[in-house]
Amino acid sequence: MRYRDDNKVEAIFDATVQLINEIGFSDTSISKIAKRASVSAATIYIYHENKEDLLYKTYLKIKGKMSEKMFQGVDHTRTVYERFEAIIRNYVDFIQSSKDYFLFLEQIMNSPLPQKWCLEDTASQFQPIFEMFDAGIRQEIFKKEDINILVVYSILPIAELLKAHLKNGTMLNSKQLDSAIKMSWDAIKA
Amino acid sequence: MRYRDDNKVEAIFDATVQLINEIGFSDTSISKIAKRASVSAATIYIYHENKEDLLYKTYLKIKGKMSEKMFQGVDHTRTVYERFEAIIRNYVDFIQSSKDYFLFLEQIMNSPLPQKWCLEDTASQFQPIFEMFDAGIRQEIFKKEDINILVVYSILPIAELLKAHLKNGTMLNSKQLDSAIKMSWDAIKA
Amino acid sequence: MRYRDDNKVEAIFDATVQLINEIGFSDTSISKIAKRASVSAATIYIYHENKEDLLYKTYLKIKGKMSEKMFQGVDHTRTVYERFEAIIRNYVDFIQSSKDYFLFLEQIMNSPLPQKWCLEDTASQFQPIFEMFDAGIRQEIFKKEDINILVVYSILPIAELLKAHLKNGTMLNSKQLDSAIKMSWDAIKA
Amino acid sequence: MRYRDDNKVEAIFDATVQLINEIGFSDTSISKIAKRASVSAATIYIYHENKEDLLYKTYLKIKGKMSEKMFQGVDHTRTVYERFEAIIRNYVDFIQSSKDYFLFLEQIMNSPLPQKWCLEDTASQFQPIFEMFDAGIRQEIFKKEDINILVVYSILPIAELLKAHLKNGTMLNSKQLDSAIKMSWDAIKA
DNA sequence: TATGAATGAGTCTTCATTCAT
DNA sequence: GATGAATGAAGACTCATTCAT
Repeated sequence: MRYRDDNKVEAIFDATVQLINEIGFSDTSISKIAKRASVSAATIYIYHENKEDLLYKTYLKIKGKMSEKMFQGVDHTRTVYERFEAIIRNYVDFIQSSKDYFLFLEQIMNSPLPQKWCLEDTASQFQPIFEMFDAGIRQEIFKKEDINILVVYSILPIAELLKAHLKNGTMLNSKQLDSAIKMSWDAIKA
Repeated sequence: MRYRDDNKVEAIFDATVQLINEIGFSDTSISKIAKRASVSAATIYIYHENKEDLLYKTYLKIKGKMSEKMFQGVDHTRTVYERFEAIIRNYVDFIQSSKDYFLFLEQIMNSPLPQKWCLEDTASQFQPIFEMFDAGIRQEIFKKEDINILVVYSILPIAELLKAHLKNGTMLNSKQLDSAIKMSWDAIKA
Repeated sequence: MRYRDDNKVEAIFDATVQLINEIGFSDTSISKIAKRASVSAATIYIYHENKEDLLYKTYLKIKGKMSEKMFQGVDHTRTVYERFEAIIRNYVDFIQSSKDYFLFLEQIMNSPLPQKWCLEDTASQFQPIFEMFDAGIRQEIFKKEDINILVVYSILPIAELLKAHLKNGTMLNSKQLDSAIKMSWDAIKA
Repeated sequence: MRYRDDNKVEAIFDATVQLINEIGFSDTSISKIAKRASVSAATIYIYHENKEDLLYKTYLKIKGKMSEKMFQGVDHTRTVYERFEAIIRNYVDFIQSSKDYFLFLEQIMNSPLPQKWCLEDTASQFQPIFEMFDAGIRQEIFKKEDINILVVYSILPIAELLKAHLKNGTMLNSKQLDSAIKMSWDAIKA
């Protein structure tokens, strides 16, 4: 028997992400993905049950890649501020070095798909964020607000900022980034 | 010759927004829209050049409705804070009372369509926001940052917060809203 | 609006019957039917929900044509024998003049489709047969057996006989037919 | 080199017959057969040239099983009536105990496949039937008709009767069978 | 204006079959 | 012998769009 060709699997993954970002959901067809990945359309069905399954698995894979990057070097021995800064810088790195992954996620998250997939708490994958904010609240560094609120006022603005930059084709320089981190910190500090 | 039947136009508009929100971009077809709107698919082509034109016009119409609501009672005679609060409360009203419109916009804005449509200029529609922030900066009420940054740290978090609520089926109560407005203000105040 | 083109409907019907008889169930595809009928495959879906619906409607139409032919001139004023003979001769006429219809029915009836369609009592369409046999039993002309048994020993052999002839490309001559009718009668007479 | 695995061959055979009966010709694919037989689709191609060859061999195998059963204990030393009755009872046994085989054959025989396969000659397999009828005619027990006619009025009705029973899920009890045998005999006796 | 009819091109998916191991 | 991987061709069906009325 032939062996599973991981190159093909990867090529399908890449093609999916690229096309969704280039031409959008509704114009991305299995046959276009297959062509871009240089495989037969039928081959896609060896690795994915159907189109939606392909999207879902692609989504999960990217989410995994993202959380992996996001928490590099983030651990309990660090102070709250160190963790806060590291997470944001990692996140920024991820977004800028993996633009396609980031935009793919944004597109998915703003479509009706998550509800269909009953996505609530892949939150568990983002545990370190919660722990960091939790520690910050307990140490009275952050405002005594729901963690979601802290996220929405500190991390999310960064993502939105970068999204705008990505769409303009510009990058955040280090001064702008320092300034944004400061704004994020100030927005939620007690 | 008969006249433009605004009922039909409106029914098509409604059906489009609903379907895009319910089943997403790629599954929303002209014939499904027609069925939902109780018109013939051919009728849609009387009012719209093609599918993309339908989407684009729908987008513009919603954007118009939104800016109209957002700036109700917001004028230069008011203080910066009054305008700030009014805009946010109007925005929250819009999102909560026109959930479908809001989610439609989010979906569009996170797809590759805006780039295809070369959207930036509609910014003009949101002039009052810029004016308010501009006044705030000049009066040294707000931080001396790019206006986009101020938006991203004050208005956008509100939208994200509500998005999370919409997906849970919950509403923001007035206490939560007051608290969020305060956070937004603090995040950008000088 | 364009008017319904009954020629197309008929062409689809004909093509379906022909192809099923020529190349069989599993090789008859919608696109082959469309090609044979000189319409677009999509057109078939205007008149039929799906492939199975096409087969079902075709089946019903043929069954209707058959019962119509079968009972021409068969009524209660006739004697049992007259009705018996007329029905058989009509049936033979139908089979020989509408070979394709007959073979189509045979193919359907011997597939798992009827069970899927819950075909029990299109029997109502064949009421005159039951009435004739019923009268024959009451007048003690026929054996006192279940009507299905009478059918199976008198009418069905005729069909099988003709099927064999059809497959050989021969026809039943009038002498053979007379003889067969006699055999049928003898097989069930009291 | 390994040897032919009769388990697999048999499993493929069984799966083929079952599926054709359950879902019909056109829905029975090689991969479904493989799944049902718990083998790889590729394995089927070790034992069968292609799909049609699989069907043909399956057909032949069943036909063999049937004729084997049908003529158990039927030999020239028996009287015509004994042979007649034995053949019918054997046939009934076969149909009732091997429902799937019987229905498979019916489905094949009513499709265009036999013509494609140029089937007539397998008649040789059913020699004992011809001999029995031939002896019956010579001994002036049966009507002086073509043997096909005798078959069609005596054996075929039994098959049709059982087919109806199979489809209702009922069985022929021994009284009904006795009665049917008598009808068959009467239908063709001189 | 309004729409059912019509269709070529496209959709997703499965097919029968072959290949490499 | 056995099978997972691979695929081109084909399957059923839907699409966006146009046409005739």
